Amino acid sequence: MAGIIVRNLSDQLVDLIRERILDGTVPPGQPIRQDALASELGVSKIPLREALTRLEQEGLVTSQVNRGYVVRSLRSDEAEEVYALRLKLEPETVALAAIHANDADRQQAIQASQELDAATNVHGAGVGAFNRTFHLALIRPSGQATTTLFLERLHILSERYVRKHLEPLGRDQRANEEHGTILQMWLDRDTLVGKLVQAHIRKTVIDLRRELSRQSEN
Amino acid sequence: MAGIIVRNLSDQLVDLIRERILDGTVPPGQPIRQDALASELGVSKIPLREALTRLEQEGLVTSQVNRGYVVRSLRSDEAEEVYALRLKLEPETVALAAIHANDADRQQAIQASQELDAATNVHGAGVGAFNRTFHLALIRPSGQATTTLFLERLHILSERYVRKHLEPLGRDQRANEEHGTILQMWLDRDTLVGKLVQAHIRKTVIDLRRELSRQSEN
DNA sequence: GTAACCTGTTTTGCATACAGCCCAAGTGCC
DNA sequence: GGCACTTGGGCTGTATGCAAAACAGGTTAC
Repeated sequence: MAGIIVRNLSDQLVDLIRERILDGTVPPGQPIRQDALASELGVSKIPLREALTRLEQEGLVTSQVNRGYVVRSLRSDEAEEVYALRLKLEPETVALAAIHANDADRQQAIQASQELDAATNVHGAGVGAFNRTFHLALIRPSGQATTTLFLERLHILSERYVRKHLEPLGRDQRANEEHGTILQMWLDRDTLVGKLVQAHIRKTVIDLRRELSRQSEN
Repeated sequence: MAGIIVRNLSDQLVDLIRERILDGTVPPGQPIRQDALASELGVSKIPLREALTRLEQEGLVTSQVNRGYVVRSLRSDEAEEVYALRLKLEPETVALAAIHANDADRQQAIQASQELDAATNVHGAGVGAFNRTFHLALIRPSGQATTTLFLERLHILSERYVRKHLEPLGRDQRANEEHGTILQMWLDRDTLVGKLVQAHIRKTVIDLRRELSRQSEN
């Protein structure tokens, strides 16, 4: 009963294209040519379009009738809103999850943390994905499915801002140190972990705000 | 510059099927046969599947690989979570929207309210859709796109519970009286409207909780 | 010079067609 | 009789092909 996950093409394409958008391979504002991308990936348009439909729901692309899909641009007001929402939802949910987590959940969180560490040290691509996996491992055991879904969306949305503005500064290194203490408190089922998460998010948003305003000066 | 809205088939199908699910035409637990439904609606599977993909994101259907889509069942814990989320997000957002609303927004809110009244009196189908439109008209001018999107999802999710458990009791009649005072305060840009919205949601969740527990006694 | 219009090309959106999976009823084997 | 196995029909998921919309470029009218 290990996770033998059967997924259809659309599912896989969602992850693939999402990563391309988040890591900047497909830059904001760029139209997505369906036939071209489909043949590049060796699939047809049908599953590709289903994947794009989902990415549109996630807020990474927009579509206009008969004009197709375009990678959404970054907007500082969106970043502000996303972080405001995370502040409203995430601390409480992480605390709840800490209480509810069973052994398997806890094991997953530990593993996600280790993988994130490893990825950060190598500093190859995909740190963001590991970061998301880690955070969600702290959230999902809350048992609040809808909240978890929303938070997953918010993490996806915030990732482009972090990658663009904070990763280049090596800020994620510091963030990872915080992750360690958060995980520890979470494993201790200490509900004060919520405060820590709150502080973690607040720091990020402050750093981000500084970078965004710095940039808009230009 | 009137809203000449061009929509593709998938878009229209989303609304159509959503209504069918919300009004119970397609009951929870029922599998959705793609070929059958497509030919019934006079379209092919392609746009239908894209519509179902979106409805899955909305939480109205689930899919399993090679086993297709099934209308999601109602769960009282989902209802609790959805209303908890609405309480966290909606009052504040409505108050913000009251401040930010321009004349067009205000006109839309008034119109949505009138249409809701009319629909309630006739008490034909689709009261729920008008109810949703009204509430969203009070939310959207907040300028918080992501929050608005989340709240729209939450309204869609909560609708089935309201329709199943509260509408039969004529409870929506009372709710509509509250809508009038909410709209008035909103138009007055009185941020205390948030408190009213909060009370409105709380009442609903209390009524709903009573009905749900009453039913689980059986 | 500019604006409206035409025309070929690109691209989307959808219908049709088909391969493969799932499930249930039947079949053989013990 | 009960259990593994097979086989057929139904359904999903994907590829291919086509109609129609959008775009770009040049051309004409003013």
